Amino acid sequence: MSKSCLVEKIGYHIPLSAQDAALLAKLEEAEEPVRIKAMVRDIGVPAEHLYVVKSGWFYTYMTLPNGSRQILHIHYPGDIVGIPDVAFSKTASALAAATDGLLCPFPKSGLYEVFERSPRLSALLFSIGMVEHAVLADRIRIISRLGARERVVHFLLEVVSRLRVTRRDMKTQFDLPLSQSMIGDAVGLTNVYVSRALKQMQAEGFIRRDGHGIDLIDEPRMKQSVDFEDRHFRIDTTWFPKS
Amino acid sequence: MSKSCLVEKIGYHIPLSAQDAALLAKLEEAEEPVRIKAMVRDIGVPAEHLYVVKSGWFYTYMTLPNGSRQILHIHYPGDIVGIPDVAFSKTASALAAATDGLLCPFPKSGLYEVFERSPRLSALLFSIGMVEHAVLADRIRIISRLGARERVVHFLLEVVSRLRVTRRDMKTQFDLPLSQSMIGDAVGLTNVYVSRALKQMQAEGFIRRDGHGIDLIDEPRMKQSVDFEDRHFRIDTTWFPKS
DNA sequence: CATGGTCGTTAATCCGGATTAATGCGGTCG
DNA sequence: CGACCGCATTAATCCGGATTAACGACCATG
Repeated sequence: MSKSCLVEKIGYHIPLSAQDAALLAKLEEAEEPVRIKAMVRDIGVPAEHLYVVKSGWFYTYMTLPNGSRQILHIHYPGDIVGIPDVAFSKTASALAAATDGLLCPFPKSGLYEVFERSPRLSALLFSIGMVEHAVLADRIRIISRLGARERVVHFLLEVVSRLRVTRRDMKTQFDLPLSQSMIGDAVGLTNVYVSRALKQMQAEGFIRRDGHGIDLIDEPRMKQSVDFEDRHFRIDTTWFPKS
Repeated sequence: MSKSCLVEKIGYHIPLSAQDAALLAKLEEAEEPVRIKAMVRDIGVPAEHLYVVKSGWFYTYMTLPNGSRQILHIHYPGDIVGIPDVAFSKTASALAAATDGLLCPFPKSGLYEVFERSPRLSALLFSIGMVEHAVLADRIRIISRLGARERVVHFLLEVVSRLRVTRRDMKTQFDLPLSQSMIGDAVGLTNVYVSRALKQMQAEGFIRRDGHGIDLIDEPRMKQSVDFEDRHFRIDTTWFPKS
């Protein structure tokens, strides 16, 4: 039986007291299997739950009247999904599964206890929310001002840097279980242009591909071409209250 | 002497205890006049301060290697600027003044006390940060999927809904002290197309203009055309800890 | 009063990504 | 095994916004 992936991810940022670990463990009590492509939670419904991703990839998205979809965040094992919803009584985005996986839903009111009992943990949750803010800010920047290839480059770099938070030893190869339409919906392109961009990047020697496997063979050059900044590597915890 | 605009804005969302009000007042101790177009804080420098806007309009932005600028947020009197920076040791955006104004800088470490002493206030700060997240999410959605006119429409609606938080009685007329280039840098357009879009909206009877004054004469239709959602009107405080 | 700077407007041209459509591949289900 | 379906690829056409440039209004400056 594996250790809680939430405790693992949180513990990566700050040392956890036994009490804090207990608070977190409580959030992972329930467990719900979800199948690929299933919508877990719709947009505009009462925001009552948050979710901890125990396994699999998930994503949050919004839709437009014209039917197109905007993917906001990809969520990986250890992630807390729905943090931005705590500010609203109705959800601002829908949640769906990119692969089969396991979710641990917990009521939003569970945060009450965290804020009440652990200022330190609250500060960290707060900061994790702000990392998501920074991720969206970066995305806006590249969507509004960069071309198709750069957008895809940035997206791949983002995924890798995020994966490395929990898999510290990860090199440059990884599996990307997302369709090209999904990538397009994340960076504001059509599937057609994502295909082109990937093909082109491959031809230019930036990446290698094998099915859904990707290998970034020239990560430094990729980073430089989009002015990439890693938002996940280290959170500033120096101002946090003591536990 | 006017009441603190920070206390006013926060007090709009939750009733403040005397202790909470004292905590907030401390944040507005220092005061610094800033002149139009002055850069207050650059990107990539140590993130040591947050700011309370006492008067004037400010904006945060990022720049790209090619020189173009992405405006992330407009900040109005009563706003706390730099909340997303608390997660990082270096600032992720620059801060500049859109008009003359007054800023109250306070050290990031000042948040320590808030988290330590007032779970309720921490929860609200957290939520305000999440509202900013939702604003960026909306922006991504419209930048990546909507045309020029709709982007400008959405931007105007966003500004108005934000202004109404502190000016509850505001109707449809307001002053927009931003150049068209700035609007363009916010929604991913050039000044040329912003000009076109505004002209066109005017011709179609959506808005009226007089210099920098704007009057939304058909706000319902504007809202409907971009599927607008007001993120500022009401924060969900039901789950907050008691003070 | 003359000057230069910023900003908004308008027009001409260009190009990158959308759109549409056709093809092929692999997996799944009957 | 064959039919179907989702997904990646490729090509042809189209269009919206970028780019560049020119002009005028307004404003601050000497």
